[in-house]
Amino acid sequence: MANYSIKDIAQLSGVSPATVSRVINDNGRFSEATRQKVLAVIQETGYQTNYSAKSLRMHKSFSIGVLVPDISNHFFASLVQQIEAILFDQGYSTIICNTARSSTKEQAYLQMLASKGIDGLVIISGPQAFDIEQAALPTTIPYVCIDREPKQRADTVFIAANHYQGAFDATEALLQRGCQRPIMALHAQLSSSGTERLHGFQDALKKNNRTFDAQTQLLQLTDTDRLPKLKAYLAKFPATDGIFAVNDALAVELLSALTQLGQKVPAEIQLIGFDDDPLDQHTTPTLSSVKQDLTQLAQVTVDNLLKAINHQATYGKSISIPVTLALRESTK
Amino acid sequence: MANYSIKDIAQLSGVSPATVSRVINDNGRFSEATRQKVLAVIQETGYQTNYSAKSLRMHKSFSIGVLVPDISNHFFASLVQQIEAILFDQGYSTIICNTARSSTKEQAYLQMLASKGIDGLVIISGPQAFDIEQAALPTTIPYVCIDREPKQRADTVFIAANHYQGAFDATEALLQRGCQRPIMALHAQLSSSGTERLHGFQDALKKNNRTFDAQTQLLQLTDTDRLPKLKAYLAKFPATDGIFAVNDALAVELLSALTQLGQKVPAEIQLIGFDDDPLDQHTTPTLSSVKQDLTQLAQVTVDNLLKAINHQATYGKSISIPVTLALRESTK
DNA sequence: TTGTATGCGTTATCAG
DNA sequence: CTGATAACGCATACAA
Repeated sequence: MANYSIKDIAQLSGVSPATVSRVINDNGRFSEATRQKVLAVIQETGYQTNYSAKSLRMHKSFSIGVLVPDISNHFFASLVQQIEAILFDQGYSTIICNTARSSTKEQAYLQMLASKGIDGLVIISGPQAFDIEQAALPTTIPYVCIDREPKQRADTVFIAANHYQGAFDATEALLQRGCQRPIMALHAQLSSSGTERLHGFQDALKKNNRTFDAQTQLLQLTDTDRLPKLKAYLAKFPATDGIFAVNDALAVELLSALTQLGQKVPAEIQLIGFDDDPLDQHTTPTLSSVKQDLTQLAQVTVDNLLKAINHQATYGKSISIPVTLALRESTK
Repeated sequence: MANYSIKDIAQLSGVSPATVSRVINDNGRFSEATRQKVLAVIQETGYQTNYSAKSLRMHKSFSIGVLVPDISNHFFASLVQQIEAILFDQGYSTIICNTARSSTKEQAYLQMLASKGIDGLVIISGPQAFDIEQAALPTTIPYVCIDREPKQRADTVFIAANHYQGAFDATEALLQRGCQRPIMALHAQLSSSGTERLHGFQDALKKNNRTFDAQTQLLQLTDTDRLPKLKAYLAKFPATDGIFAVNDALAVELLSALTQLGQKVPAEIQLIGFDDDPLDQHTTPTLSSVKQDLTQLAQVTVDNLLKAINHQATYGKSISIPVTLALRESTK
């Protein structure tokens, strides 16, 4: 199966290359007769557009770059999958770049993406706030940031789930289920979404007339030493009867640790996480969590990116996507 | 930051475009002086190769397509991630195509990939055997198949973990741990890897002088009705004391079902799965499993694909990657 | 060692 | 409604 060009199609259908191009792109005027003729030849030959040539001529690559910190994380994978699907339907192909949370790799990817002339960029979270001014990127490439707030916001759109509300609702769920002393478990370093979640936790306590003391009601955990830290904390504050974990990865770890310490979940301590990881449905007990609406997140992202590409964007915008509570066995 | 072309660089460094091209690609002869001069200008301007033009000229796109059935599946995501990382280091960008197990989408993707002039293709598993003759693809594109055997093997390389050996080892592990009546749980429709696993199970029984009866020692499960089916089976064959599940998704479901039926794992029934899903470490009890070597799988895949692209491939080859046992609490 | 000229396949401009 | 022509940026054959 040889590769036909527009010239070949032109010859075979007895018209000029220009006309073939017009027919293909349904652009300009031509008679119905020539249209049919050309289309027939295309059908026969199996002609396919050469995108390298088209890109070169049009200064448009019909491909979008997606920067993601870790594609093997279920949340990111699902999000990317949906973004990719929508983009494909719109005629774009997606170049997924797994930055592995490394700034070096991120820069290398950006350079490659610029070189390939991508039409737009989606930046999903990352180790630190994305800084377009530091990036090896023509400032003209439209980009949209998801989940983590970029350093500059004037020339982009920032889209995130409503982390604040999710944390607020989760905390109120604990209170409504009888928790007298709920705490929040988190890492020492908080991302922008983590900060939002912390605020939601605090405000839910305040609104329900509970005290909040950062010294005693926040359980800071590092990657190691989780079990002893938890043990020490519970020894010091045995009244603790509810934990809101900043995400499910941490919640799952806490659940194991609590079980090992002989604490009954939810009877003695209720637990709720964030992200609705599929894991949650397979722990014992199953884990309550805050669920982000990935479909909407993906749709809004693509909508805004395509608008930006077509110069119809409102920049500097910040969009918040609603979340829902998925209550399971780890809460009463 | 404008976009410089080779012509611009040529002017700025006082040489011809051809010379600049030679320097960039370190190809042909030129004096050290001009080399330095040109490189300096490139550095200053931040010149970047236009890949659309390069691709058009060279009939090479420096991008690779990857067909994957479901990127939100952890096994596939990790595999793709590693393949992408290796390819990037080799100067290729990866277009990941999530086929969602749909032949229609698969065809649409193949057409797009052909249109973009990809240099090679990786096909990871899929609903049925990949059939190059059915594909809307120039027969000249080199491709490598992972995990599931393609229909034609003459013009490709087939790479898979040693499913047979993994099943064999898992079954022997059950026997060595005292199982008198191990069975295998599987779906009605088996993929090529599933068939391999079934053979491994059978042969391990034979080698250890156990009987194998397909009627009574295979537990066929559909997507629904798993709990009642399991219950009925155990009522009929109460001596069952070990289950090898065709994969972890099924194993996790079985574990829940067994727990609901009041069966103690591993005391009364031992359980082992396949794929070493991260989930396995968070179930109660934790789940034993067969682990595929993703790193090696990815490396061998890329090696073979690049060889094929450079016309140094041996086609019709089939490569098997070793597996290891990850024994946890669900086996004694 | 270097420069000139050509063409990759496409679309856009302009003329008819 | 249609055709000729130029140009996108690059690599290469050929000439010098």
